[in-house]
Formats: sequence, C-alpha cells, structure tokens
Amino acid sequence: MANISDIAKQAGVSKSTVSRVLNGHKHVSKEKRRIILDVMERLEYSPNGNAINLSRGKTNTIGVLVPRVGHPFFHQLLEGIGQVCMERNHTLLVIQTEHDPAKEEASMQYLRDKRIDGLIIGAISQPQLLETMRTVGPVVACEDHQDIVPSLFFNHGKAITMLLQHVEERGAKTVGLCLGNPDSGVGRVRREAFDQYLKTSTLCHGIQWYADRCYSFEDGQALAGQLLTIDLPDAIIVGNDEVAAGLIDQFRKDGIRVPEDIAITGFDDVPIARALEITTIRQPVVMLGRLAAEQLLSDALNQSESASSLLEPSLMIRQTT
Amino acid sequence: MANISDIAKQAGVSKSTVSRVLNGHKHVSKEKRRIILDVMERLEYSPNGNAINLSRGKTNTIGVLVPRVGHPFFHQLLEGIGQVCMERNHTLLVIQTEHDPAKEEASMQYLRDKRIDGLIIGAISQPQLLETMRTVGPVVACEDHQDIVPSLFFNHGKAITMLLQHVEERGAKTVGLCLGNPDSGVGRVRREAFDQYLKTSTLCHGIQWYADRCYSFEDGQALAGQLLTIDLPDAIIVGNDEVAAGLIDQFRKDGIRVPEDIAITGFDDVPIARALEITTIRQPVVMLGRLAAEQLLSDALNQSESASSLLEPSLMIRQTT
DNA sequence: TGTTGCACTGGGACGCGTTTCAGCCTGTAG
DNA sequence: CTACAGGCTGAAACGCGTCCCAGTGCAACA
Repeated sequence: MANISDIAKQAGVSKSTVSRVLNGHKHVSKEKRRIILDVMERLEYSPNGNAINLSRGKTNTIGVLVPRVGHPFFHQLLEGIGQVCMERNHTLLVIQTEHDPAKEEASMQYLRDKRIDGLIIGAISQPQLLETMRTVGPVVACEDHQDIVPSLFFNHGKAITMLLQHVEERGAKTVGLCLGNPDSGVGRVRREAFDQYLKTSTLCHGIQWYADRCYSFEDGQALAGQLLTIDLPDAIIVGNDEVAAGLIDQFRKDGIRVPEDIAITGFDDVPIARALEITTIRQPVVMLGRLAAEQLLSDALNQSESASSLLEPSLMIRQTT
Repeated sequence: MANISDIAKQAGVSKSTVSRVLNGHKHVSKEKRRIILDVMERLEYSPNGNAINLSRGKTNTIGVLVPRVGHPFFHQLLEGIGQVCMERNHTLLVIQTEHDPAKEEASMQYLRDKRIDGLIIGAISQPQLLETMRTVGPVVACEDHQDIVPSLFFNHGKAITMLLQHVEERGAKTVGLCLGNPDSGVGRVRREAFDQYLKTSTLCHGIQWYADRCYSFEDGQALAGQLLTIDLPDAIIVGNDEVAAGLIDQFRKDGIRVPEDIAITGFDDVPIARALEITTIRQPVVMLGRLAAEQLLSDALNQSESASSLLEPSLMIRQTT
C-alpha cells in the first residue's frame, strides 16, 4: 500500500506538497497538483486514517455509551446521534455497557486515549464517573447530571406525575409501579416522582404492587401472573411499552378487563403502544439524540459555554386507562 | 498529557522498557517494573490509542454497515455483533447508510484507511461494491452474497414458501404481498420466492394486491385503507411485523375480521407480533450477528478459509391465519 | 578459568501524515 | 532599478508507541 512518501517520490515533490493537495490547501501550482493527483490515482493511494488521527490529535469520532443497542429508547437515541454524525462527517463508536460498572469505567479509556473526540452518555449507573470523564474530554449526558456535565434529558418526573394525575382523574384509588433498572438515573427519578406524588394525594400504593427489572414483553406477562395471585391495584404505571403490552396481553388472556379491572400505562410510545392502544408517554427521543450530538460537536469545536436543558413529555391518552 | 518518553525519562529507563511493562512482556526486572508503574500512576499516564493503532497497523475495531440502527432487524443484529465485540475486546463502529449508494461507497474508506480491521455488511444495495471491498480488507455479509464474500444469511425464500404453503393449507385462494425495500437483496429474494411459488400452485395473485416500501405501523394502516377500496385477497404476506400490525389494526377498526376475511402474516417475530398474535417468521437475528462477528474476527486473525452458511427460519403459527 | 546461555536493557528505525519555518522566485510598485 | 509582497516549495520536527537488533552482565557448566 502506497503512502504519502511514495506519492511524493513518484511525483517528484516533497511530502509537504502532497499533504497540501490532500487537504486542499492553497499554494500548490496547477501543474504539480495535477501530477500528484495522477500519481495518487495510479497507485490507488489512500491516506492512513490512524496516521491522520495521531498527527492531528483528533479522530472525528464520537462515542456513545448505552446499556444495549436493542432497547427502544437507545436505538432511537442512536439514530438521532447517527444522523448528526453523518451530516457533520463524524463517525459513531458504540459502547455497550450492559449496565456493567467495569465497562462503564473502561469506556473512559476511549476518551482518555484519544480514540474518540467526545462522549455521549445514554445512561450510566455510576454518575460519579462523570466527574473524572469531564476532565478527560467533552461529555454530554442524556440523563439528568447537569450538576456535573451538560445534560439534555426528559422530564421523567413530570411524565410520572402526568400519568398518576391521569389515572387518578379516571377514578383509581390504588396504584402500582413497574420499573426497569431501578438504579439508573431514570429509574431513580421516576421512583422519586412517584413517591412524591403519593405524599400529596389520596392515591394508595403498597409494596406488593411494586416491581422492577422488567424489560420485555415476556417480563410483563410474568408480572401479570404474579399480580393475579394478589388483589389488583386500580391502575399500574409501567416504565416501558413492551412490558405494559405483555401485562395487558396476559391479563386479557386471564379474563381481566383493561381498563375496567385495571388501568395500565406505558412509556415511550413505540409501535406496540399504538397497536394495543396503550396510554403512554411520548418523547422525541430521536430529537434528543440529535441535540446531544450537536451540543457535543459544537462544544468540542468552540469551547463555548454549554447549557443543559429539559425536554417536555406528552401524554398520549388511549384505551388502557 | 504525559507520553511514553516522559515516563521513560522520569523512571530512568528507555521507552522500550516502558513499552514492555505496558504490554506485559517478560524480561523486565521487578524493581524497574515497580518504578515504572509508580511513575505512570503519578503522571496519570494513559497510552495514546492512535499511536498504538498506527504502529500496530490494526485498531481492534470492526465496522458494521446498516441502513438504520432503528430498524428491528438491524438493531438485533448490532446487539449480537456488539456482544461478540465485547467478549473479544473489540470496538464497534456503526455506519448508517440510509440506503444511500454514496454512503455505502464511502464506508469502504474506513477499511481502506485502516480505521477498522474488518467490515460486516448488514445490508447493501450495490453488491458490486463488495468486489472492491474484499480486496481492501476482510468482509462478511449478512445477506446472500456468497459468490463474492463469505455470507451468513437467512433462507428468506424458504420463509416465504412456508408462509404461502401455510395460508394455502388454511384455504386461501388469492394472496397479496407487501414488501419493504424491493431493491434490497432480501426484497429481491422474497419477491422471487413468491413468484416462484405461485407458478406451481393454484394460488392467485394480482398486481392490485402488491405493495412495497412499507416500513412502519402507519404504513400498514395506510395500506389497509387502500386495500379496502378494492376486493381483498384471502391472505396477505407482509414482510415486517409492524406493518402487519398496522394492517390488522386498521382492518379491525373498519370491521374486517382477521383471519376470517383476510389472513395476515408478518415477519421477524418482534414483541408486537406476540402481542397481536400474528402468525410470523422467527429468525435468530442476534445469533446471526454473533456468528458474523465471530466469522470476521477469526477470519481476520488466522486467514482460515471462511465459509458461508444459510440459517433456517421457523414459522410461528398464531391467530391471524 | 573459559565458555555458553539467558535475563534484562537501550538505541533507533518505523508506521504515516501534519505543520512550522525558512527560503526561493516572480511580479509589481515606487 | 530596487524593494517588498506574496505565491510556491521543501526540510525537518513532531505526534506516540512498537519492535527488532545489538549489546551487557551474571550464573551455571565444562
């Protein structure tokens, strides 16, 4: 594989001149430029990306930290980030943590060792790591860590409040809660908003109506089975549409009517929520991804003050409440 | 930021020795190793990834070419690939093409310029590009391009045949077809298998029952609206569960009974198919991703002969046929 | 005691572009 | 005709590890 020196030699010029042509700098005579381009074509020359990265000290690559790419929230986020990367000629490096603290910590290495120019945090279970990360390179979070790093995130607390208010208006007296990862930032915020709401309302909650680490349709079905062994609450707030769908599916199979016997709400408004007419929360996740990527890229470039911001959810009222 | 020379100087040794410690090579005295480690810690040294990549000539990164990360098939694929990357200490670079030929072509650059060690093709609309790609670096495809590059893929033709056989057995006389991207490899294979089956059966198809470029739940709803203006076929084969779900949803709203008035089949067995009890095709996509990544990594490492293989689909019979 | 062998260490070339700086040349203004 | 500006070009340092090769020194063996 030819390198820049080969080109220079064959074209009878110096490496500098070749480099100028490569980067579209001025001050290269028409004739030499032509010769150089000819030689490059003839030798099928292609500059070595790693050499460029090393010498420029940047890679035009940004990393994204997510638990799993398969999760509906995260793949929408990735899609938005990916769009911006493409528009701005950047590359997307995906780091799957599977919620593993060691992997989260290891991800910092990419930033430190200059393999990525910046990092977008999709979710992190150890926010204290951000403290170190920000000293290593630009970081933007898609959860609320605005006291540490610039953050763009949804108002999950408000979303929970909207859902609770809604089911209460529809007459619920008792309510359950089903979360995904209770230790994630989102999980904590949701839990807190839930507890907070109950304090100022007559709505009742009991520990038997609480579940977490539910991620899939099947988890929802299983949970329905468990709930059937006890008294059902009037409503249940579920942190994920697929889980809500599983719950509804199993309940209906068992002859429980939704929403008459139990009202169910989901989260994210994925296709399944539309198909089953699930009352849920819609959030412009792809847009969040875009904003985060734009924030990171502009920030990395011009070092301007970077702000955090809170995006508002919308309540989609359908047939399950 | 300290570099390896700084460490060497401070520790009173040569760069070579520091490098040996870094890479866990033998032949370093306990004492020097200790001193070096101390200095590294004190200066918060971290090796520069780009320098390592450059000097080693490899990056431990593999690229994946997909139209969009958001598509259910591709994010499952990414998940499988991601798992293997993690296990083998590799990194995942995602390249979204949005089916754009120019972007597909540009992706080759990563391989050529050594930013990735190998490339997994999720889908490509210009298979002829593979011809060049394989000369540039290791490539594995997840579609049928086995005449050009090692390929791991599903037997989409057989899946279509199974579905047609199934609806025919259930009494269908006329059948429709709804595809996604008709120009993709998968689209072509499906179309071909469909046409082929009809030739040897009494099942009827008419152009009014054909549609393509349907990707979402909403596309399915819209298609249902169109079909309602003409005579319905007895069954329709849909290339995507979400579209099938949209179709079912709209039909039911319009008082059309599924499967009595029209049988509907999906593809992929995503959660929505389980929720709506859609007869569909299940394929182990995550496993496909894993296999592809393993193939690529072992191939890149030991240059062994790499084989192509065909994975079998399974028919999930539910309530919509 | 001479020799062989092995553990340990350093020097320096190498991978490949980028960038700074100095210098040359030509054209134009005074 | 001199002087200065500005276009063009090359040498060489730089970014940062890796790795081959050539030792050096000490221990064991003949």
